[in-house]
Amino acid sequence: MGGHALACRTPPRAELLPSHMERTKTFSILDYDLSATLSSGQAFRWRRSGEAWLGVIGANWVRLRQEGSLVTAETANPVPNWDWLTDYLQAHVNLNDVLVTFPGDEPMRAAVAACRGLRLLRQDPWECLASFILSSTKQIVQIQQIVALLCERFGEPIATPPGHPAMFAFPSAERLARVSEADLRACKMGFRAPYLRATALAIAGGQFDPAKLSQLPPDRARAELMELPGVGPKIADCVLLFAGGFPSAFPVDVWVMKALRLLYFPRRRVSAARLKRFTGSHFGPHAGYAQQYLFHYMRTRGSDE
DNA sequence: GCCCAGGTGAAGC
DNA sequence: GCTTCACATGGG
Repeated sequence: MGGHALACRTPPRAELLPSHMERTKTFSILDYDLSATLSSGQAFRWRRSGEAWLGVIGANWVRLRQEGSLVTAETANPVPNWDWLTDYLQAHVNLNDVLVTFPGDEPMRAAVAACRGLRLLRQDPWECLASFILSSTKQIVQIQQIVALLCERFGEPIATPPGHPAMFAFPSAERLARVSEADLRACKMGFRAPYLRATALAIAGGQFDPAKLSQLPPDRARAELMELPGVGPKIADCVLLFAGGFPSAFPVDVWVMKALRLLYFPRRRVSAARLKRFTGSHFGPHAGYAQQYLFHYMRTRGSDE
């Protein structure tokens, strides 16, 4: 499926644009469950809209739709190059190459059988870090609500297609560094407000650069993240995995802890420290991917989604 | 009312 | 090193 059938969607001034500038693009990706991926608590700016998903990547309004192995993207403005999107979706990853590295135990088999097609995204490090600072002891729907308020109040407005409501980019660290703690608290983030503000100040002041995270050795990257206020081992691992490109990072939250106890150590008292050691050795080179399968499997067991 | 949510930091042992 | 507790806020 190429661009020909989509030419009618080009805006009126298309004749002034290079022919490769399109508002829509269709990608063929095997083994990709878009809904599971966008709703699995990695990223917090996606909303279901009918059959599609609406979200923001960087300064781009994006609508994504999946039909079988075809994922179609629509943006507000014509796009010369879609690399930012395929990188975000990690469309080049062959899922089978990842799944074959998982341990062949019963819990992993069940998790993969239940949500095959679940993927890891590659997110912006600052947005990911800030979002997860806001995530502690919050349900995913509430994190989405806080992030939405933060973007509406402090993010730059971005282009939307005609008839669509205003949308905003995720606010920069420099912008949030200038927001008072009270105004942050007004976004319903509670005790997390001083953490977010202090981390934004550290980044704006040059003490930490999220963009350079992926260039550091894993241990160093994790240590630097944990220097930031409000960032402990779990949130550091989320940023390493979802934004830093560190595939062995293994965030352990209450759901993953439940999965480990229930599926791997039933009827045994195992300390949290021992479970952490288990996660570091048992799940292989793509441990973080395995973690996401366990997380999503636990969260969706018993429901249709 | 109660318990829980993609935790962290500080204080206590 | 470990465990316990406070921290805001909203959903079930």
